[in-house]
Amino acid sequence: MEVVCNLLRTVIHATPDDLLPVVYLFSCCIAPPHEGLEFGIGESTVLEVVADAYGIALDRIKEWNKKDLQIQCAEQTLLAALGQAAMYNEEDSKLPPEVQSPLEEVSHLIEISEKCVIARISSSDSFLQGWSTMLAIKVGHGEAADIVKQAYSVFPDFDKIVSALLTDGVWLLPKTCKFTLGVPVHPMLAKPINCVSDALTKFKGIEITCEYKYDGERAQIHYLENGLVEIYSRKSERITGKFPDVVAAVSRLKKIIVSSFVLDCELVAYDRAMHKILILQELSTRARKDVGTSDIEVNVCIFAFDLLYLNGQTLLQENLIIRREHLYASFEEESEFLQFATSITSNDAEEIQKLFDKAVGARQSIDIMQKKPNLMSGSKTVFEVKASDLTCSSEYPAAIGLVNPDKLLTFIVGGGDFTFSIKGSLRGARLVAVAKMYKAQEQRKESNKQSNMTNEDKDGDEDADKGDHRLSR
DNA sequence: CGTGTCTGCCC
DNA sequence: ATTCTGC
DNA sequence: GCAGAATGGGCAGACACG
Repeated sequence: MEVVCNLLRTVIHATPDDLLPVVYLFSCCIAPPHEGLEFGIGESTVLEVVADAYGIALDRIKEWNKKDLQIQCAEQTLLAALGQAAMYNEEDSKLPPEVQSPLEEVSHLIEISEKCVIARISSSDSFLQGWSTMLAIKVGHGEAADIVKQAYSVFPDFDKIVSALLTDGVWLLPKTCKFTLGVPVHPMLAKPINCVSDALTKFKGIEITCEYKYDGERAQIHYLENGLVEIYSRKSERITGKFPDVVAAVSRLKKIIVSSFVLDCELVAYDRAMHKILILQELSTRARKDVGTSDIEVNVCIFAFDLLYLNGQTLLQENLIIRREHLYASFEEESEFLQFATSITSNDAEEIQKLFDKAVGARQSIDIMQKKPNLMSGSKTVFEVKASDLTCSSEYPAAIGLVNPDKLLTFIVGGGDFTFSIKGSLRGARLVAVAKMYKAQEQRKESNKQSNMTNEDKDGDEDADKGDHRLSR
């Protein structure tokens, strides 16, 4: 942290023009996520560089890496960077005169090196920590760090943030970098929790709201005043080109009074002939670039669950219940094209249980997908809980107002489909939470059964034992 | 022009 | 996406 | 409790190679 702060200070002081690139490098990216620019440097390249720098055959490195001498990401990049630095010092200690700054020096290094590597020193979050802490130190105020983080979560664009910080300072950041239609905000993510009763305990006495968590692709749809539509993924990638049908659907199904919006939803593969939801696998086979409406083979249904912006006004400061009301008022539902996520708001355990059971029951209408062992590996995660109180720190920051004064919470019950093959092994896992819930119940039943008949079952049916406890195998 | 490799992103 | 670990 | 790092399956797209 200190090192990062010092580095940033030094850069600001010595070579301010390098600040933006440095910021991007520290964030493991080279542009805002929605602009779709990538490094294109992965493990294989890094290993090549390591092999090159240390004079070891690439095959051997790869062999080692597969077996006992696993070099992890951080070590790989470090090794590569050190190796390159060593080579650089030996062979090219002199810099051409036109090199003015450390960043240019790095560029030069990359140019003279056959393979280049960008050491991933830290993740974007760490960077934000360092950057905001540095600011906090600079202005002698802890609030500064949070301001920067908040700004980034609603406006993830370092170009603007860095220049705004340099020109107008941190205190004006909420004004200079605020939510903008067309720029994706950081999505609200679900958090796992152990079981229904845990959730009820946690939110004791508080009215909670529960909804299905559909298994598809998260999408944040921006509809601009001029009718332009942009769709962003969970990681804020621009995926508009993959879903021309979704663009058409939201344009058609928004109500006439709606001139702009940001819709948070799950895009789920849907078979309109069979009237059923398809597994995620189907969705992922869709082409991703420049898809034409006539090219589409896998249709999708939009399951809408939140509205973040409406008719020129942000709704980020409203609580979820209000946002939902706006959502319901702003779109026409059309079965198999755009539906609102099934939800209830209640503090009654039985009612919640009912919704949960319904979600479990929904598996009947859903297709089978291929085994996903990792989903069944014995975790006790049952529900996904998404609560503004719990999650404001990692989702929408508290400061932009998602902590609800009236304590209304989003409580996402995992719902949806998984299914059993005829033989009885778990074949699909559409909604992880439900599958796991079911699994946990099975296990509980099984262990009860076993403890009840420990004595008779002396010869130990090992197959049944393993099969029942680890559906993944 | 197919095939295999690599990368990044979806979950 | 899940899981583990260290703070 | 939270953040970070490591982990898995599967896919399209970009690219190099023969």
